[in-house]
Amino acid sequence: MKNIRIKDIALKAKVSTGTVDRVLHDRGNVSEKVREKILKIIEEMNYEPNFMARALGTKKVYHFAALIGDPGVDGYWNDPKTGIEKAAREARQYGVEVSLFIFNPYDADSFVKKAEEVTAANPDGILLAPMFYREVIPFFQIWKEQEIPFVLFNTQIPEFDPLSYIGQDSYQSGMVAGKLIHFGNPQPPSILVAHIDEEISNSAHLTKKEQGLRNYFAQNNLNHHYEIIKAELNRSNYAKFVEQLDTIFEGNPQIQFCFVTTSKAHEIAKYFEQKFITHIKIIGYDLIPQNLYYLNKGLISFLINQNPLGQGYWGINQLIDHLVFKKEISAVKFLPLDIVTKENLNYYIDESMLYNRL
Amino acid sequence: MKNIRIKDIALKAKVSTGTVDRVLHDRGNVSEKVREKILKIIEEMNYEPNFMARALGTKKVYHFAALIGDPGVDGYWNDPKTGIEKAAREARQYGVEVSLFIFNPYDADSFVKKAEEVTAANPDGILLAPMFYREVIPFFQIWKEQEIPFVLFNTQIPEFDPLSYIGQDSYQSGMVAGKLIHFGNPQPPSILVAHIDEEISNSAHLTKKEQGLRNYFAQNNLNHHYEIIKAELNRSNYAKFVEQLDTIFEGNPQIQFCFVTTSKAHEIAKYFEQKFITHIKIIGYDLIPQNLYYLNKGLISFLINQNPLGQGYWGINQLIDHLVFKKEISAVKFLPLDIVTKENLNYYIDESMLYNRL
DNA sequence: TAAATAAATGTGTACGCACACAACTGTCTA
DNA sequence: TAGACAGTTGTGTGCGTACACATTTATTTA
Repeated sequence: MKNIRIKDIALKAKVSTGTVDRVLHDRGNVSEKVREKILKIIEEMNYEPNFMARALGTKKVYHFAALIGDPGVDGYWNDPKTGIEKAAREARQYGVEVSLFIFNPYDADSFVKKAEEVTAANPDGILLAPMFYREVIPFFQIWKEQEIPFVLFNTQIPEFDPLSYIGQDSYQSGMVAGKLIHFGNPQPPSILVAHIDEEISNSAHLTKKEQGLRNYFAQNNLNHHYEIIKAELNRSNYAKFVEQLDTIFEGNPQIQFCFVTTSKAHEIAKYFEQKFITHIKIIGYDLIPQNLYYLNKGLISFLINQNPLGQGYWGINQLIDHLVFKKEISAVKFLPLDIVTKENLNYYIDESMLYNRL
Repeated sequence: MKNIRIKDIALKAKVSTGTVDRVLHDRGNVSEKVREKILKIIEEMNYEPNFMARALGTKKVYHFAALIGDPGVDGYWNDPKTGIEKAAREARQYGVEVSLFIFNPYDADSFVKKAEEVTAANPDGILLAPMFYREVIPFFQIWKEQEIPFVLFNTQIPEFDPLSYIGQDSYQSGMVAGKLIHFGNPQPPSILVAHIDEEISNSAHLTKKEQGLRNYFAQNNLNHHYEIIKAELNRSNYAKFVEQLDTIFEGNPQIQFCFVTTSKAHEIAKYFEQKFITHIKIIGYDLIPQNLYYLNKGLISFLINQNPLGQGYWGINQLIDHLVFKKEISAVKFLPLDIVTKENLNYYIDESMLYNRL
C-alpha cells in the first residue's frame, strides 16, 4: 500500500485538502466537529507527512546563527566549524543559510559581544557553545521571549530548556581516563592531572573531567590506593611553564600517568620529548593536529574525543529537522565517547566518516 | 542567489527544459552542438540537482534485498538488522522497500539458498554480508550481468567491484587489541588468542584479527618479547569446551590476556567467573548483550566494535543514494573502529538495549 | 427578509524534476 | 512536391505539500 497523503485523509473525511491542512498546522478556522474527525482519521491512517514535498513547496529562507569559539585562538574549534559548514552546505537546498559568529573562547566579553550580534541578526535558530555560564543566561531569556529556538553543544546547561543539547559528557570522559589508567597499571597509580591554559574557575568541564577520574577510583573501591597530583599550568609564560613542569616531575618521580584535561596534551608530550622522559603515559583530549603528531609518535597513549565535528554537524541538523522539516527532535543527542589511539586513529580523522554515526 | 534550476539552464541555453533534461540524463536525441553548449552551461552555473524534487516526482518503487546472518543463530546480526530496518523505515517515503533474506551464518548451503532467493526476487539493489567467499562469487557474476548493484558489508571482497563496501577492518582491530594489551602490560605479555565457534579456514576475518595482533608487536619491535598461545574452540560440546580451557589455563599459568576473535568473549568470561579467575584480562568483539553483561561486571575489559548497526544503516543508504537520489557515492565507507569499555558503553548502544538481560 | 458579516470550507498554483507525448525541423524518396 | 521519416526540440502533467485566494454556509444585523 502506498503512503498516506493529505488527499487520502481529505477523501476519507469528505473534506478538502485545505481543511486537512488547516488541521495539521493548527491554523484554525475549522469547526470543532470536523477538526476532531480529521484528527481521528489522521491517527487511524497513520499519516506521516512527506518531508520532500514539504521542503520543496516552501520558499522560505531560514537564517541560522552559529556561535562558536575562534579556531585561530584554539584549534579545537576547527572541528565544530567544519561540521557546521558541512551541514550548511548540505542544507542550502532547503533554503537554509548559516552565519558564523566567532568569539574568543578565553574572553567572556567577546562572547557577550558576539551573542549580542546574534540577537541583533534575529535568526530563525541558534546553535551555540555556551561556554560562559553567567554571561549566557540573559541571552537565553531574550531568545526565549523572541521564540528563537537554540541548540547547545560542547557545554551542557539544561536549566533553560534548549531545543536540544548535543551531548558531550566531560564527567564520563574522566571516568574513561580512569579506566584506561587503571588498566594500564593495576597497582596503585600515581597520576598528574594537568589543567593547561584554562582558568579552572571559569570552565566547569575541567573540574568535571577531574571529578570523573577521581570517581572512577572511588567507585572501584580503589580510593586509598592511588595518588593524584593536580596542576594548573599556563603557557603564556613558557619559561615558567617548563619550570613548573620541572618542579613537578623532579619532585614526584613516582608519577606514571599524566591526564591533561584540555586539548594541550601535546605540550606535555613535547616536554617529555625534550627531557627524554619515556616512562610516563599521557592521556589527553581532542584530535587536533599537534596531539595527533604525538599520538603517532607514541608519546601520547590515548586521546579522548567526543566528535566535535559531529557536534557542529548534528547541531545544525537539529535546527533543520525542527524548523525546516518540522520533525520531532530529541532533547538530548549524545555522541559516542571515543577512545582514540594510534591504531584506530585513521577511522576517526577521515572527515567524511565523522558523520556516519546514528 | 537562489539555487540553479534546470529551467535556468534552459533559459540561458535558449532551449527547453526537456532538452536540458535529456542532456542531464544522457537520454540521447540531442544534437552534439546543443549538447556541448548545455554541458558547458551546466558546468559554469554549477548546477546541483534538487534531490527532493527528484525523489518526489518519481513514483518508482525500489525493491532492495538485504542478505544477512540470522540473529537467532548469532546475536551479532541483531545490530545490522536493526540498522537496515531503521534505514528502511526512513526510506519508505522515497518508495524504497527492503526485504530481508536471513541465512544461517554457520552454513554455506543456507547462504547459497538465500542468495538464490535474492536473485529470483530480482531486486533493484542488494546489500549483503558475503560471508562465504567461494560460494558468493558466482552470484556476483550473475548480479553483474543483470546490472543489479550490490553493496558489501562485514566482509570485504574487493575483487568484484561492488557498488560500495562498508568498512570493517579486522586486521586493524587486531592492532588495536595489541595496543591495549601492550598498554595494559608494558612487560612482555603472554596472550591467549581464542577463536571460538567459527571455522578458521572459513572465516578470513579471524585470521586477520590474529595477524593484526601479532603485527602490532612486530611493528613495535617487541616480537621476541611476547608469547601468543592460539586456541580454536567450539562450544558444540560444552563439556569438552570447558575441558580444553582447563588444560590451557592450568598448563599456562603465565597467561595474562585473552583475546577472543569472535563475539564469544562472554563464554571465557563465564568460565573465569565460575573458576574464580580474576587476573586474566579479556578483550573481545561486539556489543551483544552477553558481552555487555560481563563488560559491566568487569570481567571483560574492552570490546572492539565497528558499529554493525551503522553498517546495516549506511549500507542501505548507499543503495538509496545511488539509485533513488542518483548521487555519486564512495566506493568504500569506513566506520569508526571503536574501543568500548564499561565507562563509555552508554554512548555506543541504544538505550533500550541496556536493559537486555541474558 | 435582505444585506452584512463571520466562520467554515474548497480551489488553484507553485515548488523542481522526470517523463510521456506533441510538435517541429530538415532530408530523402516516390 | 507531397509524404514519409528520423532526428531534434518543446510542452504538459504529476509527485505531495503549503498557502493565498475564492467560494460556500451559518449567523447576525438593519
